[in-house]
Amino acid sequence: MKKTITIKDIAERLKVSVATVSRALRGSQEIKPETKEAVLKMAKDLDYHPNLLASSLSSKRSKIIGVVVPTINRFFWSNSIAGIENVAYTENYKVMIFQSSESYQKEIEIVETLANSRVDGIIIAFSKETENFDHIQRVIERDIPVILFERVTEEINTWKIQTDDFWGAKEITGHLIQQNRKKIAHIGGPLTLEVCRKRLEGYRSALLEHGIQPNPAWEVVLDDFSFEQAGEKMEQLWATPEKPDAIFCFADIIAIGAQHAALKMGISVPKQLAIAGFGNDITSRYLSPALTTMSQPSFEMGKTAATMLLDSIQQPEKKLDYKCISVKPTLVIREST
Amino acid sequence: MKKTITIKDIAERLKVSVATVSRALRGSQEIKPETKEAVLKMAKDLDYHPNLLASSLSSKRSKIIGVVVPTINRFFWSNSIAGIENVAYTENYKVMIFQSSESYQKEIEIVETLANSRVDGIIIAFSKETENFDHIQRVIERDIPVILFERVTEEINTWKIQTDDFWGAKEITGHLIQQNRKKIAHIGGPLTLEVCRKRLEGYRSALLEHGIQPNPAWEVVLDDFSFEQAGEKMEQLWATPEKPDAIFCFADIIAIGAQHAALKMGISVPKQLAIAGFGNDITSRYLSPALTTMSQPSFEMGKTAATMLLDSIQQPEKKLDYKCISVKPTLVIREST
DNA sequence: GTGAAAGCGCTAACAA
DNA sequence: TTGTTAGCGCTTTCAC
Repeated sequence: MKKTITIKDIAERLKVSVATVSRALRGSQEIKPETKEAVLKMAKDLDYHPNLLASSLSSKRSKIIGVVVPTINRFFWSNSIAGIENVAYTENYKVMIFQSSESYQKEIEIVETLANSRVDGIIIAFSKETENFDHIQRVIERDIPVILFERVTEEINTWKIQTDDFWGAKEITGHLIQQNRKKIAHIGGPLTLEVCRKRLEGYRSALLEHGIQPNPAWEVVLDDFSFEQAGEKMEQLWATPEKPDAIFCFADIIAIGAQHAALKMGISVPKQLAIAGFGNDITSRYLSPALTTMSQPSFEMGKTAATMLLDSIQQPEKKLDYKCISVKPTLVIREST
Repeated sequence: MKKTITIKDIAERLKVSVATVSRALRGSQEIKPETKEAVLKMAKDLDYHPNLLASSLSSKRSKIIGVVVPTINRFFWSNSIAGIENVAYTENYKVMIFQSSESYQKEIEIVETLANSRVDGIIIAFSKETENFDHIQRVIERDIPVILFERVTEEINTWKIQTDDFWGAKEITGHLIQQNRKKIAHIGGPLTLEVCRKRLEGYRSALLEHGIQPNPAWEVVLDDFSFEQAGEKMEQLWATPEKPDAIFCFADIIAIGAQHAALKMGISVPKQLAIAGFGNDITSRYLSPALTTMSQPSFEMGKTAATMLLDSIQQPEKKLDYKCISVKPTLVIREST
């Protein structure tokens, strides 16, 4: 085991103090250029590597932000993260990514770990199971800024950014109605999530506004974001006495599964059945028929979230003007409707 | 700003030493049950949270493993990470995920940060730009175990796990030949990557073995893993004097782009042109026609990588019997061939 | 500009 | 079983 080189080693060889070395390494102003150069050179010669733990421990800043998402396995989330990283890196922050796998328990653990690792801030999208938000409140009380991302809650008072789900759902349902569909079904997500409730409400609102009475048999809800379950629900809907002529799905992944099942059952899309999704996943336009959906600016949303977080880290006093940003998605009409 | 509670605070109120508190908190054997309980209770009452930085700094163990992938945005990578987390969590390790975004420079930075943050080990898949591996060698010399994952190199002597790309490419090309295709093209990835070279070689080997002479005009290479570029290459291939009757694509994402372009050009798949991918992305089976591909057990590979890493962390002396695991993918025949 | 010294919060010998 | 003590490697006053 090679001895690890520390600033002390550099200091000794250069016959200066560790304080000077520390300053030089961090590019402090109050240091003579020659000293600085000498330190930098010696650091290189000795193959010095700073210990970030020690540094964060004593400075109380880690230059790391933590991101918690339900899964990195879906386009919306991974692309949001890309947006977050994009701004974080320009400000020299590193991004630590964690996934809760839709588990409340794991989410709590992650948040705790993040806080205990003294990250400078957290951006979080709740798991589908999360109904209690004490773990977040505790973090905020520890003076770690938290941004709620997409899957938010009204119970916590902090910065938030989310899609205008009600509006978006209403918009795309309206589009279906304009296509002369009257029997519109909805496959939704778990109603623990505000997002899911909003989309359901938006869907209903569009129907009512056009004088269509929502049919409870056509409102089904998944507890799992999988292709398979979407397929099952599709079959279930098609088995209702009066078959629907359109389906608005909570998310593209659901729509893809539903459409696949529909085609398998010999249903013609969009002729017999129009299908719409939400999220504009990268693959949606490569389906046949290509999927009509609401496009969410996930990359931009990530950027905004990161900007908000860095602002709040850098100016803690701004704390009181919490902002809640709502982003309107845009309708992308393709072949499935 | 609330004062942060430390083990010292607990020690003072309980009139015991910090060492005792530290032991109790970590569930050490050599502690009287009553003391332990008292400490735990006091910790709870005071709302104590351990400072992981301080703990890692002094123990020289972080219980964190770092994972570096080119992108989390593709199924193979995100699913591998799921596998890694699966075993890491059972052993109480946390997983820090980083993406290099296919940038060599960013990869270097991440690896350096990881090492400087004293993670216990690293699992890495190289960026497409990475041709020099000094940054990895340096980490290994710092006694941090490194597992090379999927995108590996022969230049570094350490644990490795990867798909048997040569075999897989040969297998699926063989399948195309069996389907009576004689004019088989290949859309490959950047040849900086060993993975890409192996798949190209496997493709050629299959041809030669069946007495088919590879046609250089039908071997094209992308520098970018995008649907768009795949589409362009498809058009390019179709413009060759003698059009191919099959294409083996380096990855599903490429195949999806190529197939989309082909269908747009009015080419009938698989009648005029068979298309095969590699990786069995989650969406591949929802395409029409559904994609023939080689399935890689990404989740299992992630698990294996994590197991190897934890082994090497827990028994450093085992260092010398580096293992290189090669995993055979399996052919999944669908409608596109 | 630079140095001395006191931590940051925790762990781990070594004693007792 | 518990306490004492010396760090882990770095930052940051406060002097000079």
